Amino acid sequence: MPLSPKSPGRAARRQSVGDHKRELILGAARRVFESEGLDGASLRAIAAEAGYTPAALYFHFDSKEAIYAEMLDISLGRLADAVLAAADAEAEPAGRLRAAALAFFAFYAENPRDLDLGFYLLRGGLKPKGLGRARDERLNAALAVALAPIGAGAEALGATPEAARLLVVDVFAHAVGLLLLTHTGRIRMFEASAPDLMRRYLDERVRGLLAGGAGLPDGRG
Amino acid sequence: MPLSPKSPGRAARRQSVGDHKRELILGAARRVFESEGLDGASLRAIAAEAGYTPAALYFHFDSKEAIYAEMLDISLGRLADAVLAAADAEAEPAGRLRAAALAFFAFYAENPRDLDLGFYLLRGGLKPKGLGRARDERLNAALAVALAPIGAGAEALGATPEAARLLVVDVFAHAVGLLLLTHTGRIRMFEASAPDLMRRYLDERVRGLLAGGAGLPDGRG
Amino acid sequence: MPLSPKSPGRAARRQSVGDHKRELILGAARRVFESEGLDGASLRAIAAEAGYTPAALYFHFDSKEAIYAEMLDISLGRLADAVLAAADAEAEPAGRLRAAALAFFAFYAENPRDLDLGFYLLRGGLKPKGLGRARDERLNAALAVALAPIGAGAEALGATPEAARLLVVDVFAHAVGLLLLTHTGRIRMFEASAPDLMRRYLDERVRGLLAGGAGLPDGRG
Amino acid sequence: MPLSPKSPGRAARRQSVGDHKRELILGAARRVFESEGLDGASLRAIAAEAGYTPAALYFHFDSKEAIYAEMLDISLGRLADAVLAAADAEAEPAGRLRAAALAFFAFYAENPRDLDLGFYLLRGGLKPKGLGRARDERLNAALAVALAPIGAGAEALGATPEAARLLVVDVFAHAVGLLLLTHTGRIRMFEASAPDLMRRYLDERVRGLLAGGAGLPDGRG
DNA sequence: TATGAATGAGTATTCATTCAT
DNA sequence: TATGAATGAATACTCATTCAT
Repeated sequence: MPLSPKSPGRAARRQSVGDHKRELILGAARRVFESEGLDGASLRAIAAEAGYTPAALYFHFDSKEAIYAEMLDISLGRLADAVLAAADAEAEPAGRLRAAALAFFAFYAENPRDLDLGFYLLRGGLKPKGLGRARDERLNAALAVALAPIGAGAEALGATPEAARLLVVDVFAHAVGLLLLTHTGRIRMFEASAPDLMRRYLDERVRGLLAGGAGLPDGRG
Repeated sequence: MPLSPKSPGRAARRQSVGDHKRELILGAARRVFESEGLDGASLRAIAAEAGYTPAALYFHFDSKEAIYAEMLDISLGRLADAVLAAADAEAEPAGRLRAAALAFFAFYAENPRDLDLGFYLLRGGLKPKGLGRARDERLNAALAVALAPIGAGAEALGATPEAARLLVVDVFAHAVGLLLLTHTGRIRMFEASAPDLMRRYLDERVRGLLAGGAGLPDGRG
Repeated sequence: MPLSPKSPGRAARRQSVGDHKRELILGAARRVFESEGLDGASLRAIAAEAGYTPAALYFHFDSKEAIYAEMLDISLGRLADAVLAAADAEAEPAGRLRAAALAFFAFYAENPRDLDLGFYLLRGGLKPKGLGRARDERLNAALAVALAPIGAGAEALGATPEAARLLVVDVFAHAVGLLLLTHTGRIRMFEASAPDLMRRYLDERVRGLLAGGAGLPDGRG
Repeated sequence: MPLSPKSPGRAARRQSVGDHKRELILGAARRVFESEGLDGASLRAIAAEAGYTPAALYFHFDSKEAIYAEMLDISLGRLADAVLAAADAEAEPAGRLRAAALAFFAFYAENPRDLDLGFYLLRGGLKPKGLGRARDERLNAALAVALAPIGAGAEALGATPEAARLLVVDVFAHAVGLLLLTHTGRIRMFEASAPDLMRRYLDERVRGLLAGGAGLPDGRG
């Protein structure tokens, strides 16, 4: 029950309405981006899809790039959710590691536009030198969260922190490489299956870990 | 009677003059692209750098995308040259394999714009559908040439053709992944060195081949 | 019964509160205008500086132009204050005349934005027709006050009312012309000092008055 | 008779066609500017008036400001023509001086938009700090040409070069001031006639010159 | 083969203002 | 009295492409 005509819920309601509109716009942006790609995702197009005037978007976002950046935030959040959920469904460290890495791979395999978005924004896309220190680090942090289960799994299997860190980069890179080969259609020229390759790569690395570090690039030899 | 005004040599000369101009334009395109990136490499800018009017370029190329596509042709040719030269400098199969793969990696590490170009064209960049069947296959063939020494090395070390083929994809993917991590600056967040990682990955794969297939994802187990 | 909830003081208080807010807004407008110029003094910017939402300003002013117009009112008030104070510091008519005119000149030399404001509003700036009869006359009156000491000085020195009136226009015009030459940087091309020129002009006119009207354009000659 | 199918007249004809189009555009710009003022003289409006697409103007001019700047060039050229013609119609130095100054005054009295243009461009109007050194000096030079007959007349009447220079500034400033009072409608509040005042001011200055420097602000008398 | 001229569609962003709440 | 949200019109400028000459 409201305490006064101007109840404390008013500001909150307004806030949530505002958030909702932001989400509507981001949803529209995502749809446009999904179907037209980054080049087609102009501010006009996004506004039109959202049922707004271009000018209206500026009430909710500072610029087109700000919309992109927020889309990337969300994308990385989803990625992290998917990875963590997959890892948590497994009990054993090896299983967790594999599940996390495969979830990472699957996320981008199923959402190729998110891959585009990431590459666009993480590179020259944004005007003022990348995205500004702050945002860059936010994104790094989000990425680190999504990759954490892989490193944790490796350590649980006996890898040193440094070895685990390098394994994460390796897995990250291998996944990204395979995703891009898929994304650009080049994988076809090798008649290979990217998911299969990803699985095999992981199996090998996990086997290496279980064998006491053998299989790690800088293993005992 | 000897060479008439419209001698058979005339067409040839004309042809070669035309080729020369194409090369001038492509050189200009490369320079612009190198210094301004894909966004800055507008037709106007390329024409200006080449000392032409924008309209003039249309006598030599069908469209801006056609210029890009031809740049990619050339880029892949250079890549192949670099890879083959590196492989030929080694005598042993294992050395040839490593040298070829590292040359591939180095080529793109040193020419990041070529990486951009490849990704742009191999994906959404081109309007109708990719680049057209013919061109797509030309590019695949050029890529195949550049990667061939890697597969050949693997087979020389005893891998079956299929195993060799998969190794090529793996190495390709790993290299591409590491290159992108570098290109987007993400490698920094792991405090890792992409060239080192590439070398380690290759060492491991070569060791696997030498050990009789162990180390290959689908190895003896 | 004493002051009821809706006491007579309430309206007054409200009025004065409203006036205070107007002043806050006008102060903000002045600051923005001072540092950003007319182009930068958008309603949004003024509102932001004042700690308001743009929409809120419409409770206090009819339009952006109304804010400008009121700024001009204030500006002319300050001008009059400066001129009168300078004149009052002198005892002799000639001194008063000179002091007033120089104060006028100095005011705009030191506050060039006020000059901009005046010209903007007094000309095409305002949409309907100038500023509306009423406002136009208010501004004329304010200007007349600021210029009065000059005319009064002239009459005290023996000029007829008509001669005094013409002298005022002349001095006004000369000052304005010199101010604009300064303001646009053109004075530099003559390697001249506007304040010096203003002083000389005044000296000459005063001398003319003292000599019995000689020096006035339509003097006895 | 043309020397060849590609006659030497071709380039010249093209050039003159190009110049003609520029003039058409400048004419359109002038008309728009005349009827809508500087604010209304948008690139779109100019293009529309000229029967062009906005983009087409960029073939002929680098920017909107470049169009403005060229309008000002032309305006100053006309001013100089008018002033020189008026001066040349007189034989005696005093007559030349007066005629030149009155022609200057009349030019702007009759073409108030040219006054706007000058003030706009000579001040903050142009983006890169004024107009760039070069253009600024071109305009100064044009202005100097238009004002030269006044200084020349003064020297012919015996003024030292410095005295002549100062007289030019004075006359310039007085004219500008009176023009602005007229332009902003303020002259009305004094029930005065700007042309009359200009004439009287000149008479007085000329009289001063003839009297051997008396009348000059710093004259010895 | 090359140019000058032109187009039409597109870009992100800013503005003063209005209105329901 | 004030806000958040929204509008519609406007801004200068860029682009790849076409076409008559």
